[in-house]
Amino acid sequence: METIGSSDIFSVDSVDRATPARTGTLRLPHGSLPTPVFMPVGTAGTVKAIRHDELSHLGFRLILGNTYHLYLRPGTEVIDAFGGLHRFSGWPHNILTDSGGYQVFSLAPFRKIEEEGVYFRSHVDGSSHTLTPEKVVGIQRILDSDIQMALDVCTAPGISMNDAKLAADRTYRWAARAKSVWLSIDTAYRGVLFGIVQGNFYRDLRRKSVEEIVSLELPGIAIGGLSVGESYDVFLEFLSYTAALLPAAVPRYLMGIGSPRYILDAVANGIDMFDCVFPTRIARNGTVFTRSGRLALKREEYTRDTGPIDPACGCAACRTYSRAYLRHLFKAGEMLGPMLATNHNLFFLQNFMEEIREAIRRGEFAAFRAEFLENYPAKEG
RNA sequence: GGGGAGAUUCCCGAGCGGUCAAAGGGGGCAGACUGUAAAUCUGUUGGCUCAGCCUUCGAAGGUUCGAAUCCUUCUCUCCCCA
Repeated sequence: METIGSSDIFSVDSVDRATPARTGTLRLPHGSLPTPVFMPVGTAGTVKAIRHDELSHLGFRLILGNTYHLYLRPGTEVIDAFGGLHRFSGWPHNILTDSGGYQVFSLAPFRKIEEEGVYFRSHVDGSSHTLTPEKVVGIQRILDSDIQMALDVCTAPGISMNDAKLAADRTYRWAARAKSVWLSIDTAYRGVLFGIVQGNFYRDLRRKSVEEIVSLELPGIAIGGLSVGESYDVFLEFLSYTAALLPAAVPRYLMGIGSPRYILDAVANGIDMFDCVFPTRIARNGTVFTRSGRLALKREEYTRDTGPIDPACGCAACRTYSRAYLRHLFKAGEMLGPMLATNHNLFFLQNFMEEIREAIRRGEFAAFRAEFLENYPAKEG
């Protein structure tokens, strides 16, 4: 059973009866918002295929940006000239910026990791750069991030325990360095720093990483290095194991998940925040969420389908457009297709999150989850 | 009327005697995608009783052990001159 707790930026408002699931409030420089929350990813300062005002209209109050990508393009000088990413991009609500740790991982062929930091070649123009934990905090301060992530070392499943330990240990040292720079930032800046737990798929390392990151007493803690290619069972095992070790008072952020089943698992393990490119990416590629599973709009069977994606959905796409028309847009390569599908998937998730919060407040999250999964295909995340 | 170029698997387009059911695009179909190098990527795309066989490269004949590839005639396109 969970306990109610609070920190400067976060308070737990209610806890589920049968699971560690909880609702809370995140109080950030650009406004408060309820948790559990799904955060759409806007790597380059834009959630692809949707306008900021639409995102806001859908109810999103916290989106992601990416330090690595924005540092390379347009460059921190440009964003600094605007006084931060909010003004540069026209997004008035909160922004969480990922540190670039994931890019160090996903753009592996272009980099070298050492104790000082990461040396890498730009994937844009091949130029050489260095990212250190300190520098990344400085960049995120210029971006005016409401939540900063410490630079970490993300690892893939299958590496040795020794390699995993080196990565987790370094992640801790880097977080400590990030913290000391963050603490020295000018007082005009009110953004907070989150640390990231690593440890790959070794329980002892996960436990040690949690202990170390927790000892830094940062405003929030993220679980990193999950959903990086491991099986669902392994994901679930390490999610449960790691989440149970986290303190109750701080917001818990599971990085990189965003499909219905994974979200339910995260929430059931007491996670408060998560982000993912999945909903927006599959939307651009023609796949949308429904209560009964994913629907691939490009499929031949929808050629003459006069119905909406989901008759029960109230999103802009479902209110006006047929599956046949959406299919046509995708087959014709029209940009309205990705736009409408993105709108639908984000509407779906926002609605899903509200239902989840409501179920937790009633103390009936477990039943809600079971009911939802009853109609959801077993093979789908 | 004279001269020239060409007709290839759904489309465009390689091939120019065997290793060709035929490169590469496109289109079609299917799949993948989970802290975004992604409006991307992968597979597949003649038929079958499928490690083999059958049909296929404008049509019909012919040369050859063997032809989409060479020869003859025909049909049709396109370009130039009149």
